[in-house]
Amino acid sequence: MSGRAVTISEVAKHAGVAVSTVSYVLSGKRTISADTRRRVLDSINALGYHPNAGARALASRRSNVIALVLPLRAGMHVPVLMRFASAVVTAARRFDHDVLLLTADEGTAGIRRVAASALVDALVLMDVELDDRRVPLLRELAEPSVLIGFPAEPAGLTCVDLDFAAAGARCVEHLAERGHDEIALLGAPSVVYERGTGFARRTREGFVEAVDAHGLKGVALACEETFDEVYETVRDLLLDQPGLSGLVVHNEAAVGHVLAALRQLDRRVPHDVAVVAICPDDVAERASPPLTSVLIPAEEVGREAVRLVMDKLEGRVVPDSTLLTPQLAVRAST
Amino acid sequence: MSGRAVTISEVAKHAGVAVSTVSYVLSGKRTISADTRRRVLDSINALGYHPNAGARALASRRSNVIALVLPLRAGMHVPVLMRFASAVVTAARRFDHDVLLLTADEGTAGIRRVAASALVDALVLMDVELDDRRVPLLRELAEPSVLIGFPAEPAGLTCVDLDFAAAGARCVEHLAERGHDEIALLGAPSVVYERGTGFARRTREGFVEAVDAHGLKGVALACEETFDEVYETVRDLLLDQPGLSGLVVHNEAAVGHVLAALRQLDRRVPHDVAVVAICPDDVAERASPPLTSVLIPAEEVGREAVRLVMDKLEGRVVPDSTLLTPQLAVRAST
DNA sequence: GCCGGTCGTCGAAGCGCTTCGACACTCTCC
DNA sequence: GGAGAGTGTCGAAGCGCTTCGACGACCGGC
Repeated sequence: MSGRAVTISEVAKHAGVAVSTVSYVLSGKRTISADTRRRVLDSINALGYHPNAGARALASRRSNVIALVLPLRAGMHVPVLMRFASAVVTAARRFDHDVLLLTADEGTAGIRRVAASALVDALVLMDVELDDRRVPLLRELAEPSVLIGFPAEPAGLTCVDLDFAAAGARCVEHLAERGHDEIALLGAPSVVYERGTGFARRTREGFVEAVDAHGLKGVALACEETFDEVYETVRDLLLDQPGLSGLVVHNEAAVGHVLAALRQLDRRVPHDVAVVAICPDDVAERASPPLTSVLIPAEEVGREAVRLVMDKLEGRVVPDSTLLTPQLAVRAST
Repeated sequence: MSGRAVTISEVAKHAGVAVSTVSYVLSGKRTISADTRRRVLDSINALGYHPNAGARALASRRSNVIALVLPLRAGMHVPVLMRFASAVVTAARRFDHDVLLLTADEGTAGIRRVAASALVDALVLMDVELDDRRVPLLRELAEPSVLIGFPAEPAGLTCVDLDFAAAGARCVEHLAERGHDEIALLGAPSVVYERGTGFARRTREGFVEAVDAHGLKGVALACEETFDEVYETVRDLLLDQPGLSGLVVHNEAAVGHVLAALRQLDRRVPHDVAVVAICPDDVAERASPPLTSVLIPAEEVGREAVRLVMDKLEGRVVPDSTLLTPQLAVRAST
């Protein structure tokens, strides 16, 4: 590991073959006899050879690195982000790629830079807004990209996300099945709606449509994330609608506060008020009582995004839009 | 952006100079006349030139990328991690470096791979354990590295972290100044202590020593992260020690539950029980009441880690150990 | 027994950049 | 006015890899 690194020509010499033969053993792009392959592989192990990434990128015009562009803004719940990121890294490794981390701080300049310098072969962007400044840039880039989330105008892009409208609707159905006919949605902080983040709006739309379809009484509210604000929201909601018996919470940071507020207001879950959350499984399981929830399949979304971007790199045609079907896990809160 | 990228020789031709001159304009490693520099810079802008990262890495033996190795394990509070990560990216960009994200999934193999392939110039590792498998590897690597956190045997490594022992002590002092003489520490989940994660233990040591030094009565407990477990812990604590009037909480995920539990147990904060937290500022501010806290200076730690690793890359000598002094912010909870 | 067709391997030409030595100038100073 | 010391620029040699065309060796088919 110390000193100068082993190069392909040292491996070639050690194995008694040409440099190109070693390269072909590694890439598999030409047939190599079993015997030669063995010798080369043995030499590689013996010398501890690792191909130089820069040289490889230069010669092959492929860096085997993809960019992951993360937002880091108010109102985003960070643990979910992290799980996406982790899933993307793991999935990328499975395709023999590494992940370069970009934050939105640098704005579009960062994306342009890593693409133009051939530092990355492709991009995965998270937390896309309805009107996202980065979208026009992606359209003009030669490098393929995949968005996690949907902008307002997704034509010509490749987007993947949980089907939040279906998730909102699924929660309503579940509450309807349980006989609740007066329900409410506590959603993201109002700033998130104002910014036009797609998933928050789509959940709300799914909720509202399903409420109508089932002939329920339902209201959708924004929900801030401090205990005091949550408490007030819940208290006012119960005052306004004494008959309310079902709650859909789509706000990870607030879900604990909602339960605490209900406790303080002497409402038992699920006896007085049933609660369904849209949140990662671990949050739902850790709550007390454990929450019936539509899980946010971070791993699956991340994996799918990487799969799509790899397909595009290989020149395969991929669908513009990939919506993952929500799964409801029933627990003690309904 | 589409089609073949602009190369340095096209820039050179456009500006009417040699390729090497363009390179020297960009790197500043030789003096270039103001006039030539201008012409070259103009050509670069006119053509939209971005140096090819692979070629640059190959020729200069520097990739201008650092690896950020993140753990993704139970008991780590993820938002803090994310803030570290974000700080590292931002700081790295300031040194004209990018950040490659590695998760601990791949274990030491990933570290070895990116180092040996010259994909990265240096490494920053987060959440180091007392007995960390990655540490021996780092010692034999030619690439410089910086750890965020301290292993049991930090000799010969470069480590940076908040001075958690001082943080624990600072909380005790603050409570002592306020006249509390019977206090407790609610720390990390027990699994974290068992794993031997340094920061949790060091906080506890600082707490215990300061308690002794001030002649207080104090107990240090592990603290799980579900509401029910927290509630039981707090309830039992108050039963055992009716005179207890001060609490130090070093567990971000549990801090909200602790406050909720105290509310349910009819203890007013700070009137009956004063609470000091060790957590990021935003968590402390969002709590109700807002918490007096020692903030976890994620940004500062990340920035410092990058500064150290850049110093090492430049061949400068850096201190083995960098401990950041804790800052206490007094808020409504004490 | 000769021809065409794989199969397995080699050598060499880049990929786009950095860096080293060389060289032509222009100053400065005695 | 010439030696010595900078300046500013150039050309060329790599950096370590991939990939293309070439070319023996070997195969089966007529």
